[in-house]
Amino acid sequence: MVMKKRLDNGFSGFSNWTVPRGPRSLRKVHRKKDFEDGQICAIELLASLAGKLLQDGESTACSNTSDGDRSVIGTNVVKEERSSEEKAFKVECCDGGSSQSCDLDLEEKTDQKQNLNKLQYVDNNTVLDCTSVVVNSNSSDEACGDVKPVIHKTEFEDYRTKPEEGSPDFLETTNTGMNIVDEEHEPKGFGIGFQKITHSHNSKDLKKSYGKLSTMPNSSFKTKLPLSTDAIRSSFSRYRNYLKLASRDDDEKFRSNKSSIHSNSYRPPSRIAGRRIRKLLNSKHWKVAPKLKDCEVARSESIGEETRNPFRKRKLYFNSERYQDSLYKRKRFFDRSSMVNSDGGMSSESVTNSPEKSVHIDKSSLAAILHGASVSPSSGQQASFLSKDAHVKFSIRSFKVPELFIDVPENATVGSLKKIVLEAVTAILKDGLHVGVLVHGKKVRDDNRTLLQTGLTCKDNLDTVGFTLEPNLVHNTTPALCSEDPPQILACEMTELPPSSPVNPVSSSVILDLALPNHSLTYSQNQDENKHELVTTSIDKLPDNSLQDCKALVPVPEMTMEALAAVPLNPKSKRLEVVQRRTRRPFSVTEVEALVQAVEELGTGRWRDVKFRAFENADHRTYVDLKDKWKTLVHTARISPQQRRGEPVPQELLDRVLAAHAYWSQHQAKQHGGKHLQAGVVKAIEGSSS
DNA sequence: TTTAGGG
DNA sequence: CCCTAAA
Repeated sequence: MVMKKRLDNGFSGFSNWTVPRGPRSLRKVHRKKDFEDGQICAIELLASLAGKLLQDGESTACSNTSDGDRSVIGTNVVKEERSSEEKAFKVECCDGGSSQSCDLDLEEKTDQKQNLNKLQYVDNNTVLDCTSVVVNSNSSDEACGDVKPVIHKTEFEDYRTKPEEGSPDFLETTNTGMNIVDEEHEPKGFGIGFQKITHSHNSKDLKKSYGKLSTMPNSSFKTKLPLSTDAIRSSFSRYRNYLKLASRDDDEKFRSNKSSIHSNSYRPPSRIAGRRIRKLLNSKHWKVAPKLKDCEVARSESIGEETRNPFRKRKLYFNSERYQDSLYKRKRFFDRSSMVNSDGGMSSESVTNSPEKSVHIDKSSLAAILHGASVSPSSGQQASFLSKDAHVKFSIRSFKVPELFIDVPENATVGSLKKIVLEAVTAILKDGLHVGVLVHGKKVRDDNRTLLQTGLTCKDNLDTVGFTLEPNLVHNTTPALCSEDPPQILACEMTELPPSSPVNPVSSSVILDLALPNHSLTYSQNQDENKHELVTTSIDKLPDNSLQDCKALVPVPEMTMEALAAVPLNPKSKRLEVVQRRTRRPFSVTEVEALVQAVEELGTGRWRDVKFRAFENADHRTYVDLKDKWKTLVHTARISPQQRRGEPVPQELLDRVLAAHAYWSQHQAKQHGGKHLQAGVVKAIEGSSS
């Protein structure tokens, strides 16, 4: 259904990828290699220490409430298993390096968490109350979730952040985080792009920052702009882009910039590792897995008629592999959904652009809605380089609670269902939440990066910012999922109980989506915001529409599932990383021109050569990208100008595209001399245009 | 790794 | 832009 709609738009599904989808690439994952074992251990230790502290601190409150209930539902055996599982998981997680922030966050939040927990336990009459309370306080802890937290934008001169004076929380938490980071990571040093943000006036740090800063952009500049030297002059924003890009991909890009070796070297070797993991991720069984509608099935059944086929769902969600399957599918499903949304009237590029992982951020599942983003009037983007008091204001409308999986017996009462849901929610919250930051749907993991570096300085960019709430992974987890099944059953389920098994045949899974009440919504004056708003509300207010409902489900990272699942999953699956899609970088006209030029000369079958000829220093353009771009160019050239989207490509270029494409289709890439052929192409062009 | 093509 | 089969 969803797909159909897209296919109807006249593009034969061709440019679908333009719309962001689920995160699938592991390209960035290799960054974790940067961490030495020693450091990892240190972090790990810290994390577990903090975890332990927290645990101890909570033990009273926890045992009062949860434990009591737990005994009814689960068993100690299960608990044990889970927690050990959890530990194992944590290790891997830390090992990942990319999840540093999780662990750090854990620390810095310990105190607040405890308070929050108390809060919860004092007043957990209703899920929503409980939730909203926690979310609010939590987000203010993070200095970005308050109604109008103001963060001083970083200053270009010294690259440090000045926290708003009025927000001690921010200062405090950040400080903690930073200290940890410094202790653990500074000695080794991060690569380029990890400028320190320190509140303590540590001259060492500053010097380092200066050094990195001054070398980084410059060196990358020279090499990064092969096509258009005037690009540097042309606009500050472009400068900023490059700055951003250079720092975004950290050492990877930088490294490749520096190397002048062509073949094979521009792609970091670690991609191989990523590839392997990716293969794991996308291995065949996804494809034979249940169809998308499982989502709907599960939902509809769970909401209204959980009586129907309990086993099916059971199978779906409690077999680790299948479980992942459906998760994956669901993710994709959501992605599609959001596309429909964009098709259905959202024109803003930034909106369409905010995607996937960001499925969280964007309309469908949306973790957070931003509004009122603004920059101080006097300083435009350019000025922000010089101005000392450029601010970036974030304001978050609401957070949505991450997806919950709940397993209840069919004969459970509504009351008990409520209770269970409450417990599940409480469990998540108790474990602590993180706030994730997404830019263009890409998760920004480097907590040390400044807003400036991240590109969050002007309003346009702010449109693409999102925040997510993510359950904390590192904790000793709770019986998040309170199953009232007897323990043996859980055990059975783990071992792939056949559907016909007599054991407790009435248990079924319920997937619930909890939307926070939008009580605190303020009025938005900004149009873009209104768009966001529209979407959310429409989703929130149409809970009965199954499609909408599905969209409202918030796909959560695999790890979350681990935390929430009542059943230990396959250890292998713990390795699953939160994959991120590359950020979309539309080709500029300049780039298109270079591409056309190169293809005219080299033909359409030599993308690697094209890459080196025209995009050698644009490391974010792979030959596959170029090939794809050519594909779309040809397509674009063939459709009517009205149907074209994005930055308009000059007709002249499109003509050249068609001509070259025609030429090279005929002369099936007989590689003679480039020059010669180019002449041929040019001739052909002239012929066609006259 | 690169190419080619589907999604 | 992602993924993959083939080359």
